[in-house]
Amino acid sequence: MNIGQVSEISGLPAKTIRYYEDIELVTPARAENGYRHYAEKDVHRLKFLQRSRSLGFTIEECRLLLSLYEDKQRASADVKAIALEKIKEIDRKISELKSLKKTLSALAKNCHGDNKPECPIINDFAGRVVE
Amino acid sequence: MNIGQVSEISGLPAKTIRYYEDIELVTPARAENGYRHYAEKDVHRLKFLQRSRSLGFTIEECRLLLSLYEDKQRASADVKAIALEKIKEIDRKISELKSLKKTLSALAKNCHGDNKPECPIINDFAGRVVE
DNA sequence: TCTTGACCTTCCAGTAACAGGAAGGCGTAG
DNA sequence: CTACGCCTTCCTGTTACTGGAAGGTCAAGA
Repeated sequence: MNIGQVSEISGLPAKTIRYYEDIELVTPARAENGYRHYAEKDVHRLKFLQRSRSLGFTIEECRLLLSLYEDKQRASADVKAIALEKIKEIDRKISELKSLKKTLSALAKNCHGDNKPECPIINDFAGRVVE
Repeated sequence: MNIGQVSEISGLPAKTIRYYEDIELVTPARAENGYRHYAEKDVHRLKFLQRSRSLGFTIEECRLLLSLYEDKQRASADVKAIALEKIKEIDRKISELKSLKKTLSALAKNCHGDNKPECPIINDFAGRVVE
């Protein structure tokens, strides 16, 4: 299969697929004319990458997951540990975003939002204490 | 003031302060020896940047906010609109993260996490239907 | 006076994960 | 023969810095 079809099937842009080759994640064979030729196994790897990336794993994490994917002896505990760590990371990000939201919401609530210049949001950014 | 003291006061690394000069956010005067010399106004701008960046605004948003900060005629509505938009953005990110977490948690829950190779997480990534 | 150490300067490279675009080869249908 | 779509490589740009090298400046101490 050529890159166009693989792109369709995997849901990854051709640009991304070429990039994955660059960083040695999926290295297809080459046809005589220089075109990339993807075997079934390559397509599986690309689909795997599409799914794992979409779930928030970094490229390096995906590289590790791919090696576990292809290691028929791996312990499921190893995979689960990575997933749980990622869940923790997601939780941290959510907390941080919630905290930001809380602060911004409080500021926005105090701001009249009219055509006058007085603005508690700007005041806060400027380090002025709200009186 | 030299960059070191300004760094202390603003809570921004010297590297970052130099970078902000590079992108023309805060352009201090220069002493005869070539050292950057920061006036009060510059320090205010840097503090403003520290605070607005820490609340999740991008550099370009901060640039806009700074111009509003220094425009004594601005309408508070303009500032509030930016804050509300940012809150929406944060909400979108939170939703996305929650969705990721949900998917990952479901996969992790189904995974025994033992020393056997069978792993529902890997199976999902590989596109295998769970039976 | 010399040296040491802290502080300052500029410049270059790297980060994450691609996306956009230019210039040009290949393949097939009309 | 040409047009068009698909393919190739290569270079640049994105975001917001961070790390590090090479070297100038300044004040204090021996």
